[in-house]
Amino acid sequence: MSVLEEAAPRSSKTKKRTYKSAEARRQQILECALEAFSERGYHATSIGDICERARIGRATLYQYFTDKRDVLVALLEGIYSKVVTAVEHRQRLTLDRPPKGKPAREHSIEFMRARFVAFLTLVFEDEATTRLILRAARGADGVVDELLGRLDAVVIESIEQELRLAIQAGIVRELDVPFVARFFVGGLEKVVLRAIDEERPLDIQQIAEQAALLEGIGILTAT
Amino acid sequence: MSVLEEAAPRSSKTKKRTYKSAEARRQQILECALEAFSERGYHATSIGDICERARIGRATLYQYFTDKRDVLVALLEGIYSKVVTAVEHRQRLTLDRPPKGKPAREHSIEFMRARFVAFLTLVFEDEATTRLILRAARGADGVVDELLGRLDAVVIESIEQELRLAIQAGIVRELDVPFVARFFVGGLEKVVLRAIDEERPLDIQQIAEQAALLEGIGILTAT
Amino acid sequence: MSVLEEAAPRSSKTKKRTYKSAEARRQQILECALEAFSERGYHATSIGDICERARIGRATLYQYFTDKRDVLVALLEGIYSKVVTAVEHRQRLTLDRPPKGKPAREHSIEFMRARFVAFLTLVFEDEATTRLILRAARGADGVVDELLGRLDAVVIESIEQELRLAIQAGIVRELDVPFVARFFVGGLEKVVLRAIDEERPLDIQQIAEQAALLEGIGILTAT
Amino acid sequence: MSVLEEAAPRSSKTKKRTYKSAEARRQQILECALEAFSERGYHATSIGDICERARIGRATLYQYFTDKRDVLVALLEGIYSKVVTAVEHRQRLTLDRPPKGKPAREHSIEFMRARFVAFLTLVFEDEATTRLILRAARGADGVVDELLGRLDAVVIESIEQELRLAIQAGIVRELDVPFVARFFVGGLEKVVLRAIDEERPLDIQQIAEQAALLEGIGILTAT
DNA sequence: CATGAATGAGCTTTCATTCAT
DNA sequence: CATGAATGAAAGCTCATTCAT
Repeated sequence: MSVLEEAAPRSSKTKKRTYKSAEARRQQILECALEAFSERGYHATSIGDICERARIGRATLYQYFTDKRDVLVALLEGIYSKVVTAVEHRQRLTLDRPPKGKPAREHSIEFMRARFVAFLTLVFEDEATTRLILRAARGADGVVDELLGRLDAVVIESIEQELRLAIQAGIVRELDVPFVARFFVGGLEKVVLRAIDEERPLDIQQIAEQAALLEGIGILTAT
Repeated sequence: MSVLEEAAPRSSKTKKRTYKSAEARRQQILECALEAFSERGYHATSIGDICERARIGRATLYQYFTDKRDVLVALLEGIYSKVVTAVEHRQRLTLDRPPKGKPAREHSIEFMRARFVAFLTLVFEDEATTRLILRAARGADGVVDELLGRLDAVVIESIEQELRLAIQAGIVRELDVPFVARFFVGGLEKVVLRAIDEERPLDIQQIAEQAALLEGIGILTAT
Repeated sequence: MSVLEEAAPRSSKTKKRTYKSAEARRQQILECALEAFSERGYHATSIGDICERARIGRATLYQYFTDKRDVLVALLEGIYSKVVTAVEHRQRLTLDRPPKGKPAREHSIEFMRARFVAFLTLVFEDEATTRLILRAARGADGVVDELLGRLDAVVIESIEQELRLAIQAGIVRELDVPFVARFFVGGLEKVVLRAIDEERPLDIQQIAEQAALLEGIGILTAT
Repeated sequence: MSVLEEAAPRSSKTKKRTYKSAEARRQQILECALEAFSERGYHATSIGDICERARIGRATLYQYFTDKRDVLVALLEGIYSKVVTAVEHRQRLTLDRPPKGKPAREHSIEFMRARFVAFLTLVFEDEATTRLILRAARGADGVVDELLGRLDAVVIESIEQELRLAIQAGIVRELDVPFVARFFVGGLEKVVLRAIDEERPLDIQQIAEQAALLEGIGILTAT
């Protein structure tokens, strides 16, 4: 906030209206709301907080959104559709033959790692969004929870699909696909949350690598 | 609530005081608060909601708690200390030799299963508590989040310890212990949440069994 | 209040918003608060009382003042600065030579009278303000008491100054200036309070005259 | 408070009931109330404050007083009747002839001084009582204000009487007795208040001396 | 005589939201 | 397009006071 204030030093009572096209304004509000929600949580964020960041009057927000919740819903819908699009357009799952000399197992794990990277990149693209999904929006509202549920579902289903293909390909053993997919997502979320909570940058590569190994071969020593 | 009201149909405005010892009342309030929070979430629950359930005046609650937050904190502290106690007193980790005829691997997985059961039983004993920890209390407040963080830490550390022992015992391979422990917890939570959200009873046995297999040997087909 | 309501008879629940500029509204609230405080005392006055008088919603008041106390403080600060200004700009103390034929003593008393009139006019301009300062605001709050103390100090210091000048001019004898100034203010306040308490109009002229005589020559018979 | 707590170090949960005769208990409560009211003011003092000081449960107070206000009223009635008694029994006003060699004027002033001492001693006996009368009880309540008014009246009337006698005796000139009496009281109160507010001990002798001189001969230089 | 426990009544305060410009 | 001003509705909270023991 101090940064913002420095950026726009207002002489005592400067109230400069700014004008933007409807679409631009809407977008700007969403950005500010994302920031605010992710920093302080949905409940702790007031309409005023958002409007201050956007440098608009509180009433202005209501020309674009019916509701405080509506802002959050719009935000989540944006994320949702981005994820859906990404899932639909993602690379076909293709597992090439392992190059000679490299054991199949290692090759598979390398493949898993790549998939995990894809997943993490998709869902946890930027920190604010991650925070919003994993923390800020929780418990906001029934409708919101439902949306989060749908987002979860899309992501999990996408993993399920990959798992099924991999089973068909004989790379992955027979298993309870929904269970495993969900477990993966939960595990990754928890690991990601640690970084978030400790305000460390996400090291997607490292996480993916460790997760691939863990989920690829398990924790038991080879007999 | 409707049930309770039917159970005690009172003509219009009967207000009979009930008396309890301080400790009993405090406990009762905590129980009602747990119910309320877990059903509707922390924010959506008002002091009035809790007091209605407890059939007490709102002021009464304030004789036992300074704050709405204080109620939640008390609740979580109760859970926390219960978990800490349980962790400290839990069975020593002892892995007997596998009985003849049974492969070592299977024996280990069976062992893991038992550990998962212990974990799930401990943390997700009753549904209301689970809901509270995983959903209702999230984003309530800085202090609360910190408490939840500590709870998380205790649980994860306990798993880390078991992992380390198992590695020493040669049962589990060398791995990034904190990562794996956290991943486990996240995965289990997510799976548990599904049951919670769909309002199904938790089948701890089944979850533990699947998790043990998954995390024991991974998903890849044996080469 | 009844007058106002009769003046604007509205069928049951007419709630028309009225709009004012921020400054005007603020001022209006202060006026209503002054009325209310002075009539019923600070503690007995609720935010609701003030808002009813101002015909505004309770929340509106909070857009202009952070607090009930803040309203009182604003009121007192207004009075304070008015008094300070008045004290600074007041007539130079000039005592002309006594006209021939008129004894010096009488002339001095006449002068004192004029000063008392000035003082009383300044501080007890309107009844509501007087009530506020002398009764309503007492014991409201530490901050408020401090403000009242400052107000007192300004007034007393102003009298002290005049006394010192008069001593230099040889009109007033050597005396304990702070004591006398304070005694004057106390005496006048007490006398003014009687009028206030009995809800009689203040007769400033008469009070000033009597005070001038009393404090000019004392009560003892001339030897 | 810290002093009290040290005086009665209670081992964790010692709740020792103390028993007293009704009269003793009543008296004790009044003492504690006086302390509390005078320190923090009537409104800022809660029933709990008083009971804590008296080391009794809150409900106990209600066996002796119907009301919070009732406590204050009892307190003031005590003071009132003490003052009335004192006024009635006070020394007859006797002004001896001035000893030879001492001018009459000086003798009169010395007499006035003595009267002021009597007055100050009577009314401002102990600090707590003074505080209560001059500060703490103000604005508490209509009934209370009335009582304070009566107290005021008694005191002022007593002074009026003395003034009248002195006028008859030819010591004091003809003047508006009620005005002067009230002015005296006001002046003295204000001067006493300074000491109170600055938490300095009252120097009754000095105040009386200065007041006697001031009100005896006035401020003007002798012609 | 004493009090722990319970509470009604009422107040301040906060926000999301609306209205009129 | 933008917003200052206004507000309802509801929450949290406090305190003097009362009941049952």
